[in-house]
Amino acid sequence: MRKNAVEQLSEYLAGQGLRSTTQRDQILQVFISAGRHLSAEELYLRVKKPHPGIGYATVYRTLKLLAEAGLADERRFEDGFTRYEYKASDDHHDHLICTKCGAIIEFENERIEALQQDVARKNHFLVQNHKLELYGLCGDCRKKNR
Amino acid sequence: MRKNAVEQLSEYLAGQGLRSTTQRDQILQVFISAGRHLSAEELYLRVKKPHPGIGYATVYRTLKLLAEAGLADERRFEDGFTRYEYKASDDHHDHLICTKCGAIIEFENERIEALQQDVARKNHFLVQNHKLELYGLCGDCRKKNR
DNA sequence: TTGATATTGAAAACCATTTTCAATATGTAG
DNA sequence: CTACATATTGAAAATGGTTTTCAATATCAA
Ligand SMILES: [Mn+2]
Ligand SMILES: [Mn+2]
Ligand SMILES: [Zn+2]
Ligand SMILES: [Zn+2]
Repeated sequence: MRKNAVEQLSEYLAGQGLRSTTQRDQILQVFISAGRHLSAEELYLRVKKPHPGIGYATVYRTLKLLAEAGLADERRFEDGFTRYEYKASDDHHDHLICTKCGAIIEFENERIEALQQDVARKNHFLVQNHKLELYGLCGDCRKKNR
Repeated sequence: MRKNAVEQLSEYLAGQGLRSTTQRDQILQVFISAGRHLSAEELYLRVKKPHPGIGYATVYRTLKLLAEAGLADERRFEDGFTRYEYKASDDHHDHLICTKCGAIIEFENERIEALQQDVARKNHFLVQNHKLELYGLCGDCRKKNR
């Protein structure tokens, strides 16, 4: 948990006429120190331990808030859960997702990104965001499957 | 509606020990003659007109069946509905999706596809399928927005 | 300190999709 | 052709992740 993130949230809240609360700070801290690509329920369970009073709805609400504030990225993979990951910078990345064990590998490929822009340009399209997900078997699961 | 599609479905059903029904044939025919990227409800409404007796659940079930039979592709864009499109061949394509008007533009880009394989290889990953969606403004909506 | 109002937790509601169930249709064996 | 085992159907209820409601509580500017 960078002290910076809590400050960043406070600034966003103040700027929007919203209020800083202990729950929001607590959830943010657990969120940052927990693993990546967490679902609301996974985060809720993690938050519950140190802060038993926190409600389910508040975790959902805070996660959406963090996304609006630019502190989290919202991801919808094919497992039916919305997942969130802490976003420290403006860097972008895409994902490889193992259909066997659920492992998620992140990657960046500037050539693919550039070609996406080519496709968009050819179609008079202005890209706001995109989603690239490769589903299949990770290295471990390929070995085990033999 | 190619006569072929109905036959293809019959063959799949027979091979699986399933039964051909008038509902399945009717839904398939409307599905093929309707536009692309239809949701279950959209298809249900279209099927209802010529075949008022057909139930909601049957449309859902048949759409999943068509996907299993290889006659339809299932797509989950970011609007909360599962959409289906008739699949005549094994060709693959990806999508540009307008966040303003909902327009969906299809594209193929073999260079991007190849680069995806490169990424996978570098990560010891075996790709089974992938999803590439570019969200933004289509040409029309860009003009109107000015 | 006060007061307007944003936020919270618990429970209910939402909503696309799936499942249940009794009635009906299909296909095969005889 | 008939009978029968069972796959399928339509309607309604259930499911499950997420959102909303609401009364109680917390925040913060005045
Ligand atoms: Mn990620
Ligand atoms: Mn398509
Ligand atoms: Zn794996
Ligand atoms: Zn548009």
